[in-house]
Amino acid sequence: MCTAPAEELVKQWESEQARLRQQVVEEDTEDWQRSPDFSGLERVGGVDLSFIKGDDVNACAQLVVLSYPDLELLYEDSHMVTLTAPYIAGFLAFRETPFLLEALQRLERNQPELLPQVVFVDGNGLFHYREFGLACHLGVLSGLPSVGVAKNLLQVQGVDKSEAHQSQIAALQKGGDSFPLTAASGKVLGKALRSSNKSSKPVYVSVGHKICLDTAVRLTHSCCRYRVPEPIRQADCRSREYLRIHFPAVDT
DNA sequence: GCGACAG
DNA sequence: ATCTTGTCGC
Repeated sequence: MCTAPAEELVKQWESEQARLRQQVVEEDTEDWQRSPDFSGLERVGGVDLSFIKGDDVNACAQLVVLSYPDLELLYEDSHMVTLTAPYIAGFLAFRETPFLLEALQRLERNQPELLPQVVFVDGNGLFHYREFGLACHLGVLSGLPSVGVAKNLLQVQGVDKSEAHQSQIAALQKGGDSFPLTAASGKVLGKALRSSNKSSKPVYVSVGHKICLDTAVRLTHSCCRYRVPEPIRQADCRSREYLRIHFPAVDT
């Protein structure tokens, strides 16, 4: 008769995900997405949150906007935030989205001409327990096209780190090679992508919003100087640097 | 008890 | 997410 506190919250979050899931657009909606070289694409965004060691409440929310195709910094925003929601696997968006959305809204208010035409998100999109990960959540709430890029495989909907999966990874010969992540239902939820020639460990790309999977994979590859696509990598580096400068480690 | 668990 | 520098290898 006693329901665990978190249990009620999870039920509420699940229904919120189901509601917003219906608003995801899994197809290309922009002209530049149809172009072979993405002509018309000039600005790509990246978001991330970095935490102070031993503190899971205070974080630096980061937004960067890079030029495309040169991937040079056009805009950067580092902002300290206080998180309220706990991290529960499958519900990352409820912890992080509000602050990432706020960063996009600050940009829209102050320099709308610099708004990115697509946002890369550190985490999954449709490749998710209920096909509504962080990248979908931020995409739907912002209305911007978004792509989810996870550094680790989420074992979900029948996708797992099997021998077959490992051999598919081994078969990725060069940057740009990929293979589908297929759910038990038969639906392709994402793709494992070898993002550069140098890194044999793939990244996991999935649709966030207003882009199709093949376009998302092709775009991700075209934004990779290293394993992690540059917009996310820059957001990660710069938010960590911000914490280093403003919250230096103390010698005890 | 053991493994999984985006960030 | 974070704990952690240098080091072995291509």
